[in-house]
Amino acid sequence: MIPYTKIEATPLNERISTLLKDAIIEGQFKAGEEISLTAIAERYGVSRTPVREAFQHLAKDGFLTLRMNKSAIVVAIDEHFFRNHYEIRSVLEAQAAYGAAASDADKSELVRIQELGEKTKLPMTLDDFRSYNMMFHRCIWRLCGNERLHQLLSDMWVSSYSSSALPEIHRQSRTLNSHRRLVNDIINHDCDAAFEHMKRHIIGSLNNILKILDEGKKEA
Amino acid sequence: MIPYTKIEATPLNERISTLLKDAIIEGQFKAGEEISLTAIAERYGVSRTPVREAFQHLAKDGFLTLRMNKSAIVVAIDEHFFRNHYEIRSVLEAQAAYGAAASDADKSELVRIQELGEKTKLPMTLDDFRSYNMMFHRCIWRLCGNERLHQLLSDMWVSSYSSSALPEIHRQSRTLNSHRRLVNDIINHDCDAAFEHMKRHIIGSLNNILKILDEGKKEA
DNA sequence: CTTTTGTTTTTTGTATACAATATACATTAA
DNA sequence: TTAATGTATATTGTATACAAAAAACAAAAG
Repeated sequence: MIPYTKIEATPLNERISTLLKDAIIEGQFKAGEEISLTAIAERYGVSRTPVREAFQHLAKDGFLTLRMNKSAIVVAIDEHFFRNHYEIRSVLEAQAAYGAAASDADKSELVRIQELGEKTKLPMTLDDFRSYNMMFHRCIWRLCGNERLHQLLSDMWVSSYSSSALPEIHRQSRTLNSHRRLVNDIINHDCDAAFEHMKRHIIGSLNNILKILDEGKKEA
Repeated sequence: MIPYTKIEATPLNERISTLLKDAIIEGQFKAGEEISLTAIAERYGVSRTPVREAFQHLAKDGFLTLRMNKSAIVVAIDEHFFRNHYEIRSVLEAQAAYGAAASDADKSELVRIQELGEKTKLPMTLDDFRSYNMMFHRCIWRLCGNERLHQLLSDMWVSSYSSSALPEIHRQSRTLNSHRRLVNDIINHDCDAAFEHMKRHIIGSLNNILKILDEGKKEA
């Protein structure tokens, strides 16, 4: 049998979702700006149907507000947004870490990912760091044994912002330390420690983002 | 000016969502059963478009699994489902309670709702209990100040199962006690207590459901 | 009989058409 | 002028039409 790689055509609604979500996070829309189905459909050269579906996904993920018979409103990606977003993410990630620590599944991949991060010379490139960070968290989501929790955290992940805010070297090493401690908690089945450490870790990310947001404000 | 009540036509996708969600929770579909867009559309006498939207909502809420170019699969509403569902709900509700306790908003409505529950003679009718219970939790969601958290918890609420499992009088009084304690925590700004108490409260609900599921299994 | 290949049927993904609601503008009355 | 009403226009909600993929089935080759 000849090996093959599955050619998967991602459905249009997903592709539009991703594009729009990134655009919103990157601030390509003004806060509170109204966007219409038809406008977006024309912009991306597709029909309104998949765009409408994408709108509903984005609304469920908290990036748009839908109004009956009216155009959608783009949520403001500001301090308030990040506070709410990370408040939720902190407890969900914490619970995932708890579940991973409680699980008897094979945890060698988590160790492997961490080793990969440890042996990379600092400062990593932005792409490398993003990739490592994402792999680390995703591995914990898998290990937690709660597929729904995995799905929720996946939907909450905002690739563009989450780590573009981590340029400095000591921040990267702080993350590595934090992750190292989590690996220990999870391997030693210390659920409560994993929960607390992960919660603090995520709140740390929030504080970092808030700091950067604040600096951005002072410049302007 | 003559007072009026807004006539709001709920969009079809929402109505279909609710109907299907209830049907799934009530076990009207077999676990793992395949359901097709066209079948459901015909069954409810609507076109495929709103049904398709409803499917995507239900998939995001964890009640269906969608496969590209194939029919959807109904998730099994079993012990595994409830464990995962309540694991998530417990931390989210706990965080909401935390936020409500931290908030400086007016909390008189929560007190009012609790008084309403306290003064009703036990055992309440199922409808009364459901209504009180829902009002109580919803009020905390509002008070927590995190609209996104509010939305997530709303989507997770499964009206049919959550309280149909509460027929006995001492269970109702246990819930009332639990709620009374939460009201105190929240009014006294005791965030950590509110978090822990709410977490335990929700896990209590889970255990109750698991017990009932177990009894049902023995009968069969 | 089993496996493979080709054809038909069904079902989904996307585009378009139509109906209902909301917005913008113009017209009229005060 | 200002407020109110009517009409035109645009946008959304829903239904239908068409294209592509999957499933079911039949026929042919081994």
